[in-house]
Amino acid sequence: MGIKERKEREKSRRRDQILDAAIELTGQQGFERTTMDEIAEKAELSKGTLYLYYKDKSSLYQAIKKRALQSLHQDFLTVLQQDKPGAMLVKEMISSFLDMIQKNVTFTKAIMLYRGSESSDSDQQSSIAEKCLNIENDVNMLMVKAIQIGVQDGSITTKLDPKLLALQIGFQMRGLLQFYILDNKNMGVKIFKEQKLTLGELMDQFLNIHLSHVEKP
Amino acid sequence: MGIKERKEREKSRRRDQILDAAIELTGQQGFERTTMDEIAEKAELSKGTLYLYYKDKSSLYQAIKKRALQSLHQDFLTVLQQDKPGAMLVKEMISSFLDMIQKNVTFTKAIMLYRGSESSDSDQQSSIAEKCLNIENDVNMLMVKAIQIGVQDGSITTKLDPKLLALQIGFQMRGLLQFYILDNKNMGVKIFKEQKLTLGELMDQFLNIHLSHVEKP
DNA sequence: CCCATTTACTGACCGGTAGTCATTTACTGT
DNA sequence: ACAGTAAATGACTACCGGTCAGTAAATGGG
Repeated sequence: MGIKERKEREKSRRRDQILDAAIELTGQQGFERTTMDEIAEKAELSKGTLYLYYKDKSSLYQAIKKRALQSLHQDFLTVLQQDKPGAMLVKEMISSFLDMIQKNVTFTKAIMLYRGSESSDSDQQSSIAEKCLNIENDVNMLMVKAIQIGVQDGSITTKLDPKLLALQIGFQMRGLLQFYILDNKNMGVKIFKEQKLTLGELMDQFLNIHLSHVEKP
Repeated sequence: MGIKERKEREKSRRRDQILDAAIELTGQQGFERTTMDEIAEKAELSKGTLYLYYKDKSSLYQAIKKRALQSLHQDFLTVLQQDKPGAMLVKEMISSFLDMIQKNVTFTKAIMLYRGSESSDSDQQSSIAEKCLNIENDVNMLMVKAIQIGVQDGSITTKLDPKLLALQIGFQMRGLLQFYILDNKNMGVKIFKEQKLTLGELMDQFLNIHLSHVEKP
């Protein structure tokens, strides 16, 4: 009997339904300004039901982050499956990343999220936050993989351990992301304008330096 | 008559008094978990008074950020006043930064703050957030200055415009900061352990690559 | 088809917190 | 001493995250 399975599907559909509503509202008005009541209404459910599917508001936000990270992970995976030089793969990964943050503000903000819940429940195991961490590590691993390929095929020359290089690229991505989120009032944007530079070109410069680094003569 | 001045002093003392209380409590229990009532009690004032000095809770948090940025600005200024090669100045700035985030968690978290208030008041002009932005730009300018010195004295070789290089170093700093704040559960920390590396050494590697970059032969 | 049991859902309610404002208190100049 | 002003207060409101007793729907056995 497939009832169990159907129930399971319906349950997961509800979860998505809630998440979709949350993402849409969050995108319009930001996370803090979005209330659980609003999300419930949008999802055509009562507030109580939301709490059957997500432990609390923070969990719901984490779920958005998780979805964003999964999307990124998928993009990276697609890039990695191509048969191209490693350096190219790394650059395309960065491009995917830039695409995402430019197209999807909600995801971008969600990724920046600092885990608010202070692990009060010690017995609580594989929470959504946990899964986010895992995906984040997976994403990082894909970057490492691309670098390793590049080192092997000679398209990348670096003194650094691939893991460390990936870490540094990750730092740069995070920094860039934060920059992008902040109001376009600050000096950075002015620099971009006066130098007629795009984020993509900036990251390209960054990668050129790091991926083809050679010893000082 | 010095009464005006004294009043002014007292007013500014009150502001500091509130800010001090907020910083201390925030350091202990985090910003979200700290209530205005608690801050008021700590500052030995009533809650209403808090709102005479800070528009809302978000403003108060911005004020913490402002103080953190001012502290950083001061550090950078001190570094810059030394008579040393530019490359050294840059490295010492980064050191100051690392010192700060390792010694003062509250400041660190505050700097990461994304402006929550959605500029609902259009007439509101030089808000604290505005000032933060200015200081941030000033800090960035000091970095640019150090790089320019380095380019002049030959201790820094780069194809990049000093402003762009400063921007990239700023990205890296932000990325590092975010990394530092997040739980030490993730892969990054593992990498640090297995490579027996400190944050300082990592940043040093980064700077070595960027400050002494030469063309591919 | 009926009824008992489980499962899913609801929305009134609660506790707590950010922010307000009429009132009180302290201070100042005359 | 007193009027006028500035500063401080804390009871109060509005709102929101989270709960839970109660309701409805689905299921499955007889």
